[in-house]
Amino acid sequence: MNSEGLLNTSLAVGVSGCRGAPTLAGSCGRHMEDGKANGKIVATVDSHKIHNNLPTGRFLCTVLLDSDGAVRKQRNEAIAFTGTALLPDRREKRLSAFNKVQPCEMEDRSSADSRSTGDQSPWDTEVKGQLLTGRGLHPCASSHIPVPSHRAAGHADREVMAAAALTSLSSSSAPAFTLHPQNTVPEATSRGWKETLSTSYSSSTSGNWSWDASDQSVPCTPSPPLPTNTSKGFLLSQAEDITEETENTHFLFEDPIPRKRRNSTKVMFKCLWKNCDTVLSSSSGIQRHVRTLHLGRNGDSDDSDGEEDFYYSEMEVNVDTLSEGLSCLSPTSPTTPTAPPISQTPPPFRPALISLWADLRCASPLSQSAPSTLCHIRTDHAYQATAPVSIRTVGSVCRPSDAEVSLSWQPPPTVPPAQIRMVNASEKRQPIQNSCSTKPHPPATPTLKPSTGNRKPRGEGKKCRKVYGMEKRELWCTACRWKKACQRFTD
DNA sequence: TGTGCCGGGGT
DNA sequence: ACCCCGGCACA
Repeated sequence: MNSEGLLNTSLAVGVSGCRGAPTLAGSCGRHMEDGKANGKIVATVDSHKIHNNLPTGRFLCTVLLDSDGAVRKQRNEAIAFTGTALLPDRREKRLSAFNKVQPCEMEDRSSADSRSTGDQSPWDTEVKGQLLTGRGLHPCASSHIPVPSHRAAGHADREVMAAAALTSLSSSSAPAFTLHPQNTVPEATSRGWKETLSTSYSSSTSGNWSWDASDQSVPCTPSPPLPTNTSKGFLLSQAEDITEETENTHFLFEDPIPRKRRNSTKVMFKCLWKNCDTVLSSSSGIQRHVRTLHLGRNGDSDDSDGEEDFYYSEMEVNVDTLSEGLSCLSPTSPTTPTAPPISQTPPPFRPALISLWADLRCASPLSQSAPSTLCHIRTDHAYQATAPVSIRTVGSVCRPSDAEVSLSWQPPPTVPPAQIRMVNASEKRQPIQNSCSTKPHPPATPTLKPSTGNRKPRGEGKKCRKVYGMEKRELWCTACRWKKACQRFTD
């Protein structure tokens, strides 16, 4: 089944809407018809309820088809909120066409308007004729939607996302997309969104794509959940992609905390070809890279059909943020109990292309587990009772509050568990002292006073002597009887 | 001052 | 290794 057929037969498309708005399902047909009238088909896909009615994050995707039904291979980012933006050409044309979007012909216009209470409906105001980028801009978040110029050219990822959603819909009963409030992005939303995306994409085995679907290098980049504040965090979210990719972190974009916006950003282009991490600073360079190295074409040929656009991703690198993130990953960081700020403050939304890409390749089971768990490890050997060690397991979701609260001490990743068991008394106390994140100094040095400097603080809990008393000394633990550190009532 | 426990010695 | 204790630090 080709793409057009896919669209015609199974697509249920809605437009991401606002709070309380009724479903816009079924508008796809209108879009498609309208699109066909213009020689193209536009399908706006709302991820919501693609699978299992999960309260997934919201993203908008567009699938642009030529009049002959072929999926356009140019990157596409902008979609008209009204569903009539047909901008199949490259950036300049699309940008110029942004202002030419026709007013909405949404059949649900009236119902969308009716859900507006008090506030002026974005449908009535600027949304009409306004474009939303697939990045996830939402009419509820702001009626004024800035379209970053460098992103206006967009990516193939949204097309792929839309296609993935369409494929998913083709193989399952397409649910009616309903509109949900999106002023907040709950944790479950993002996780569900991620899972939905992973599922929808991985489940697509029909190979309906105009490109080689068997190639895993096909980028699949849904837009992450829609943030409340889209202007904030946009740059950071992209800048953090690199860092997060470096440390192989998982999806971390459900934090709706507004981020401070920085200006020192640089647009980079990352090759998405499998096992290729090439990052270049120019789009032409990355296109040439993809053409020559991965597509086996002449790098200088001008007759490119734009296929290489599928294989690289544009990312905005914030130099400051990146340097901060890398500093947290420096070799000296293992003694720092707090997780790197990159992990603690997941971006409100992010391109997700790289993360999803990594997720598809790795399919980490942890990504499907609970947000985070703690393992309290206690040493069980006599005399060597230590403070419990909290080890955070890396989950798919990491909220900053979790890291700050629960992470008392995290051993360096290179330290095997056996080494966690301290050998002698003086050493076993050091982790406790170093557990304070405010102590940046290196590990204990020989300059400590030999007798008193490293003495373990007295435990607060009851010991065998207090519990059983001197008269029941036989009930004491061996260590207490020997006047050693109590091993029964450790602190 | 009582308690926890380190360091050391004895067996 | 097991047992014991002097002595120090801490509450």
